[in-house]
Amino acid sequence: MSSHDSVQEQAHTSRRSKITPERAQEFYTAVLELLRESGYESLTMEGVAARTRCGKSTLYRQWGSKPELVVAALHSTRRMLLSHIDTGSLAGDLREAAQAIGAGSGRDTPLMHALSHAALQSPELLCALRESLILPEIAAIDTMVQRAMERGEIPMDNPAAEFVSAQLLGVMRARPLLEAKIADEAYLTRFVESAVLPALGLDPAATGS
Amino acid sequence: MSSHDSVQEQAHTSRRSKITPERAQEFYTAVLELLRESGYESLTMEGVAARTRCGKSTLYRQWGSKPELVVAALHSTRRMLLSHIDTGSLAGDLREAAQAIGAGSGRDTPLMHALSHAALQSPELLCALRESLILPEIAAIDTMVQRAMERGEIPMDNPAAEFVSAQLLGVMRARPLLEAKIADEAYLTRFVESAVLPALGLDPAATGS
DNA sequence: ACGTTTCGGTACACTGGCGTATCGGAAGAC
DNA sequence: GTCTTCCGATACGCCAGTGTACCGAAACGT
Repeated sequence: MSSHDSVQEQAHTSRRSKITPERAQEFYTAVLELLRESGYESLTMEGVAARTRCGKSTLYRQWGSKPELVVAALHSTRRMLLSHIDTGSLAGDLREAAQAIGAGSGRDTPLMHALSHAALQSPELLCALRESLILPEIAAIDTMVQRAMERGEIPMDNPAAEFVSAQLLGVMRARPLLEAKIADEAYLTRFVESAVLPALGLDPAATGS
Repeated sequence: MSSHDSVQEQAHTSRRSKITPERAQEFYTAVLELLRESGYESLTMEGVAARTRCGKSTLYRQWGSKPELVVAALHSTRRMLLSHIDTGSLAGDLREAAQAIGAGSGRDTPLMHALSHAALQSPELLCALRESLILPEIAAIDTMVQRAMERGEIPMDNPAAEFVSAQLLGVMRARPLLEAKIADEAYLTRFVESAVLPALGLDPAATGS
């Protein structure tokens, strides 16, 4: 809390911190990289300090502890991969969503894997993970579905509508365990065509482009 | 390997180990309990020793190290929750599968959460996790689908068939992050009815009992 | 130009887990 | 009944990471 202030209000008259926002972002990206590489438990303050060429004292001055640093790093990376998508049809939207998720999956899937267990044991971390990586994308997908309902593409009470976002998030997390491979663009697209759209009652061949 | 022998062949003439199979199972269940509670990284040999009322030396004598102990514990719990299911229709099979998974989810979901990241960094662990918890259930589901194809319930080239197991495993892993709740029986049943069966082209209301 | 502030780097105490060594005592072998 | 073997327990050295303290140097404010 007080540790954040010094990072953010640094253009003030008092000039309390020399860590520019760009420098702070370097720290955050280093933290996220290390998380992806080794996971939350293996992330060390010394590792962050080494990668960013700074002293541990700087990290502890600014963020206080490792959990706070990770939370701050997460808050710095709100994903908005899907919010701009609006092709006019739900099938088109979901196809583009599959592409966008697949394109960014090299970044986000390892992060979620690294943090999912730690997040279930720390409420702050869970909150940060959901707010930064999960909810924005989920909300975007739900918006697509909502639009489709308003257009009459699918009925308002379509029971499968509720599960669209859960399915996409789910296969992202399931595939590495099933086939030891990241869920990439091709796999997600095939999944959307083969399972998600049929479940909604949309014929993949007949809708969209 | 040699450490396993002493546990297993203890009714021989030489009587090399006093650790009976029942006692070994106590160790394994303790390991799995601790994994569910705190995760792989937080699992300590000292914690296992304390919970099983034994000395660390016993653990190191029998299993050598923490990864080997965990792998052995996993191999001791092959799940066969779904292999016996055969109701005659795919819809009925999947409904029973949802119930069975939901009933056991308090046990298996935390375990998968605890191990999924560690497994992606250790091939032995990944192998053990897949062989003990994942592949048996996946294979059972695929068998159900295969039977349905042979019965003519669904076409042989139904594109959604490939994804049934991924869908079920996926929502199990997605729901805790979405709603901070374990995927229980009710949720899984609703998911099967609302998404899995429709994706396969089966009308939930018309099939099964 | 000078004083202040904060950074980067190192050194340090402290904690906790790993893996080893050792030992008394109990249980089975003969 | 003795002897062997293995268990349970404890103590120990080792290493890694945390968080603190301290210092010189560089950057900024005035």
